[in-house]
Amino acid sequence: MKKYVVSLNDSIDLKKIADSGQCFRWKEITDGTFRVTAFGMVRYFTQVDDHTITIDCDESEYQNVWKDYLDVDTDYDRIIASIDSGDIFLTNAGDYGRGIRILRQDPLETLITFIISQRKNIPAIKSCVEKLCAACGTYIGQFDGDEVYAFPSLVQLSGLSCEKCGGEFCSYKKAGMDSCSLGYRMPYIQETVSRLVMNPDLLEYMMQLDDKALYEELLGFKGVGKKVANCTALFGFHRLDFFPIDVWIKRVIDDVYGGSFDDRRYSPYAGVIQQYMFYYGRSEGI
DNA sequence: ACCCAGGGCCACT
DNA sequence: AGTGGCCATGGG
Repeated sequence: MKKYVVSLNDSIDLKKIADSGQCFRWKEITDGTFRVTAFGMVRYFTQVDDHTITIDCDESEYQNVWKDYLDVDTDYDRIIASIDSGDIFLTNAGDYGRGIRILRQDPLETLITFIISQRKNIPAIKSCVEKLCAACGTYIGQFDGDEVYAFPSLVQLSGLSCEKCGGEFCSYKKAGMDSCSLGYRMPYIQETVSRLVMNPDLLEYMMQLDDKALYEELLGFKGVGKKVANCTALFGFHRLDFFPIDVWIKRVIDDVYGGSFDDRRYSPYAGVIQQYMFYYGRSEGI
């Protein structure tokens, strides 16, 4: 099996990224090796040391796909170094989360999965997304005993080629399964998909909007409120200045910062700081 | 059985 | 503009 060695100047920690709540299709196979499903592919990322991983792909695929995915050109250690040294909590959070990077994930996948994410914990999100992929995504192959499917395309999501659903959007009931755990989010997904199908260039158009305009556009989707819009902008459009506030971040702000935290202090990297806060706060059960 | 989860919508003020 | 009830599901 070919392996491409990725050597960074700053830190990368696959386990922390996998557990950081930004991606839901990473699976740890053996200690330090993660099966990553993205862009219709399945690859194995392996931790070598604090700055080095390997990917089972050739150099051209790395240059074309995974280099951007891992955002190797942003210096995350430098962002951690910019943390106010008088802020004990954030200093600890940066240290604790060192190695987390903000992946450049597919906008559609990010939008849909974060609509799904509302009022679910991370294991439930993962399980729900896998069901959706199995419902109408393209079968990639068997890996580690799992049948792995790509995240569905827009057309597949709209039910046009959803074989298991008999053409009806994700209607798992027809397949004898009890929906795909989307629950009340089902119409949100349907309306969002419908809007995108009717505006095929919308996501591409959104990529060139400035942060504020992108945010307003995201809020126009059914089932997308402040939090999901922030997560989608941060993780799906790689806008590192968005600062999503979920129950964990709210808990940190209330318990550690007395109810208010000025995220603008860390502009234009507020979102990166947010990730360290989230990961530390959630892991340490603040 | 219970509580909660990377919330948002809608109907009220 | 701000608040509260409600929403469907599964993990711990």
